[in-house]
Amino acid sequence: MNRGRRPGQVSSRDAVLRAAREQFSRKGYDAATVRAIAAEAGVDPSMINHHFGTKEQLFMAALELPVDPKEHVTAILNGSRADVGERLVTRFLTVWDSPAGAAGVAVLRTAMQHEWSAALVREFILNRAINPLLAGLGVPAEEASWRGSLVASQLSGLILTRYLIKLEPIASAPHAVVVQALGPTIQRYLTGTKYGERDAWGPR
Amino acid sequence: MNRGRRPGQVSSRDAVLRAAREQFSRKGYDAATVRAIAAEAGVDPSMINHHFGTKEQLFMAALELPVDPKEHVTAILNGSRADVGERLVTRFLTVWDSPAGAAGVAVLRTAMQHEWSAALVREFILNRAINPLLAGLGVPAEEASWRGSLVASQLSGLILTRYLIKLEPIASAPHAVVVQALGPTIQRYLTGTKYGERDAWGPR
DNA sequence: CACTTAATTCAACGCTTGTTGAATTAGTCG
DNA sequence: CGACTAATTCAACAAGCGTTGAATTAAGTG
Repeated sequence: MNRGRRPGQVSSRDAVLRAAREQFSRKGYDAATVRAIAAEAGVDPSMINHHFGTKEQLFMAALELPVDPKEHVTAILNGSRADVGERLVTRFLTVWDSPAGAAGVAVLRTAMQHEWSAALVREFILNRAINPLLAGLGVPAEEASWRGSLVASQLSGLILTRYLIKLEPIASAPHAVVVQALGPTIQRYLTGTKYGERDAWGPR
Repeated sequence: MNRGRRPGQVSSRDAVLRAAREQFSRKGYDAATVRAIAAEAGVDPSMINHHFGTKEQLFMAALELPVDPKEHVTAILNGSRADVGERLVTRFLTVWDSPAGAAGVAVLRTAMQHEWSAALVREFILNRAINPLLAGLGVPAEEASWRGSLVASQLSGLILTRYLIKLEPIASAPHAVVVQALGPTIQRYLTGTKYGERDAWGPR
């Protein structure tokens, strides 16, 4: 029941995936050429088509990483409500500094150029990450989408300045420092009610 | 002292620039092809080289817009110190919704793919916009860069979600609503001192 | 009216891209 | 040992890219 050649398992497939993640996250979908990925993997370009079909399928395969927001959401919810913001930022930084974060950077870079990737980002941010979190916090549905947008705006800006543009000193700041600065912001976006004399929340 | 052909002045040059701004800001530097720009301008591709030299020079020429942060900075500084955040966000939105904003979107999209554009963004954000503002506010030099990073992270995230990813509802929210939500955040990043028990500012 | 000079057109170059298909190599199984 | 099958290599394709240079057109100048 096991036919075909198998030297040390499929050796080059993984090398290609590794190189693809590296190139895609560093250059984005278009700038990362099939030939460059193959070269970095020490492999003929046609192997990529043989193993993955097309470049776009390789892209999808390279992003197939076990990033399950669910467990993170429950972990963030577990604790005092006043510190949700800080816990969110802390976990956020940990994930984006991991290999899974590289995949995220790749998608984000590509989202700048292709609608289909931007849609991927929107779907993930809202339906998979932020909305479940807001639901777990018991935020009313009519506030959730607006609060979610605000959280997304601050966190995506963090990604942009820290990992894409590499704007110092936020690009190299230790996690704790970033958490102290952004934690209260996220906290306010998530659970803050009114401030000053004006009603900032609710649909308009 | 005025030689050469002049039908209605240089007619196509402006058309090319207009098309270039449109294409660059919508697709970014690489995806916007010289041929597509020429087509949209109703012009032969070689005209672009004739008028501007290379594609990169066209890019630079297309971004040559009178965006002088100086006047904005002084306008923002003019008023009560407690409302600097709101005034900054208000002006920020106005600029990015103008033609000048389209140029900014183009540079930002390109910054995702090319280091030279990322450097352009860094230089502009810090040295031309945020640092002068912080200096005008009398923020100590050792705090300025960190505060500037934070402001940049929130505002660039606004750009990303509103204009690039088009994440609703922040993508379509009226200026006033965004100002109410982000104003206090920017205010805290700019002038906030300590919060809770911890010192969030200062070099670390 | 020549003459000059810039704007414009057209065809083509050299290069890189993703993808393909035939030929070759090399393990596994009956 | 053959037979089989998958992995790999190699050369080439069509398409798109930015750019070039010669030819053509047209407007202002003396």
